[in-house]
Amino acid sequence: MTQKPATIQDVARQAEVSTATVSRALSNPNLVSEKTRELVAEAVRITGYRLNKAARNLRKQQAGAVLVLTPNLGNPFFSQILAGISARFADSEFSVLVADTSLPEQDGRRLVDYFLDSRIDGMISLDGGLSADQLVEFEKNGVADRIVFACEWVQDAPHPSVRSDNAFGARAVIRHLYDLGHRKIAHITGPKGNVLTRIRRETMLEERNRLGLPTREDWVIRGDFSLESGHAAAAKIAEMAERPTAVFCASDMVAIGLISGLREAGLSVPEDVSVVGFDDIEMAAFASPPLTTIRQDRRTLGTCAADRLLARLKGKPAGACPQIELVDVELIARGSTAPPRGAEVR
Amino acid sequence: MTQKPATIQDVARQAEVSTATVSRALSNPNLVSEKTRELVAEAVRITGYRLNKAARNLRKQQAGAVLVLTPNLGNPFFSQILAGISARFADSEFSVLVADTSLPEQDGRRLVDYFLDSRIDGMISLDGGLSADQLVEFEKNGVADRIVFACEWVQDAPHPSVRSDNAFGARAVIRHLYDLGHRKIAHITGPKGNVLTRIRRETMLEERNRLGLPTREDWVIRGDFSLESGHAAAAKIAEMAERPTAVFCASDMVAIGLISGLREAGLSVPEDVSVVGFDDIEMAAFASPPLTTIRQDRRTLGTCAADRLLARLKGKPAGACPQIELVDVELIARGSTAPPRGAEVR
DNA sequence: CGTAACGCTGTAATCGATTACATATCGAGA
DNA sequence: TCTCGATATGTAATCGATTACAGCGTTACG
Repeated sequence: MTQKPATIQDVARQAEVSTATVSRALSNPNLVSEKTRELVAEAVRITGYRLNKAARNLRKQQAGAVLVLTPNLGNPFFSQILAGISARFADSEFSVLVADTSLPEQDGRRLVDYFLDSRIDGMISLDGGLSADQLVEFEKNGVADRIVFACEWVQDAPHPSVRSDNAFGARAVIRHLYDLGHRKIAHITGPKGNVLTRIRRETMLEERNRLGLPTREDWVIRGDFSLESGHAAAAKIAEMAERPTAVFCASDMVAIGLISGLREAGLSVPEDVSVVGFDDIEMAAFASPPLTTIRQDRRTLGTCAADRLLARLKGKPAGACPQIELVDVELIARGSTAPPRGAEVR
Repeated sequence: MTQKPATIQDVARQAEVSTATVSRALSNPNLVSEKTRELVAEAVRITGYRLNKAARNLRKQQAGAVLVLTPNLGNPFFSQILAGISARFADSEFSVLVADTSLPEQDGRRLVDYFLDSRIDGMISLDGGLSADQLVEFEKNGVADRIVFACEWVQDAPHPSVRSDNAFGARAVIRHLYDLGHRKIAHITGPKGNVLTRIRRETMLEERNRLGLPTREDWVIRGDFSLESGHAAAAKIAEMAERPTAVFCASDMVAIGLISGLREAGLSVPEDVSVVGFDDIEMAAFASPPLTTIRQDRRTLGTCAADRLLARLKGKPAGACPQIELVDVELIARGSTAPPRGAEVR
């Protein structure tokens, strides 16, 4: 039953031509005559031949695979970007390989080894927290131009990146709350050092200033995108002397955690506090109350990044596309925001 | 800067030994003398040599990779199993490749081609819905014994599988509700044809009968594990003449969707209706109200399946392990369940 | 008619590792 | 001293594809 798989030699023998001709017939059909092409096709059918990718890759000096690097595979946010990437590569010649930077095993390993081992031809990183060492290694080994960032990115790095329009989103949130009549707006940030944390917080502060809103140090609370951090922040907010009337959370997870915590503290959303998230994860629409948030198109983030990388791998010059590609975001107003108590919509 | 990478030839030249010796020194150190080993190690350091996996794979007739097949990469449930799998393979010689069965591009392709192209050595499927055709192809090509199922599985297929103790979970839910005093218990199922749908529903029916609880056809509502399906079911339940006092949902997503829908219909949880989920996704603890559910250890599901596959690939005979490995589940009682109105805990 | 160009095909080198087999050296035991 | 075995190393075949180069037949054109 289980025969040894047929090789190109077997096909050549069957078709009574040389292996070179078989190879050409399969990968460069216009180089061989109509008749031979059919002969070879028939031989392939008879033998059940399948090309051995390992052999081809060795000869062509490529790997036939790309790596998707995620900070945390278990996080649905990243996995949806991954889904987009995977979709784009599904009908390409590249396999999609995954690795998780949160794994301790990875620490000792240099990422560049994936390239040097000829296991991958390119990489999409969803992790903006790559160390400078890693980046230097990429540069030194000449693989830097086969790396694309998606969603997150590394400040001042030369790699192209596809990202959501975070600044637009953060501004839209503040405007939305302002328009509802909120003046006292708090923010729960993402994790320290994260580039998304930075841009969302800074844009929020800018916009708050621009609108002349009051600023208090303790209205910016450190979080880390997680449910727990939102939950923890609720306690702090509940016991504030001067409590904000609205909270802009750096992610939907934070917002949902926050709402859960606020409820435990006896505060209701949106009556006592309005809450806005970021991401529009699937759950957002089904939270109680449904969450006002910024919709990020995760799948598009993935497919765009994949397109970028594909273009590079197909030999497009590095400068052919703009270095930064912004994907539009959109404010989705739902039930978790309302005018503050005692205020009319202006 | 970007040199051609060093090959084993370069190392041999540098160390003034043959390539055979270098190869042995690296992959079978006890075959060479202490002195040569050091010589080679030094030469490797000087040349910056890295083994070319494509070449090794070709020679050793293996692929150095495994495929994880998921029904939907974007689904956090699957991505966490993937995270477990990835963790286990991180320090192995195998790369982890992913593919999504929901992609239309996959339809035309035979999965077995991944094996025949020598792109993978083994596969973990999270999808219990593989077609009989696919399975026959695996069998025909002698790769059937390098496939492991995780979470879902195919009925009557010979492949080992790692799964949660779904029956225990379903029974625990019914008991929990029964103990609280519920007698009228509804169920929202998973998608048609899914093996998890079947086992959870059937066990629930069995247990309901065993306890002598009333059964009504319309208390079993078709769902599909999604938020939307839970939300849609809420409307049906709200308008039932004889309304159940508790609902067992086939997944947490369904439960959260249901709660959101019930609230819109003016019913509150758990006062009017108790709701139980299945999975214990992260969000469950932060839902409003916090969700009573069955905790499935997704990461363990992944790591166990990975261990299984690794054992196979390392040459362990197929019969060495039990064919089905059950992972324990646990009922987590939270705020979404309570005694029905007007009842005391018995 | 000569020759250049073109189309098609085959021969053999090549990618970079592993490993079967051969060989050399050394020590132990008869 | 001779032989046998163990240990260490080298030579060269091998994995299965791609492709540079050469060869051959046919056509076109001056």
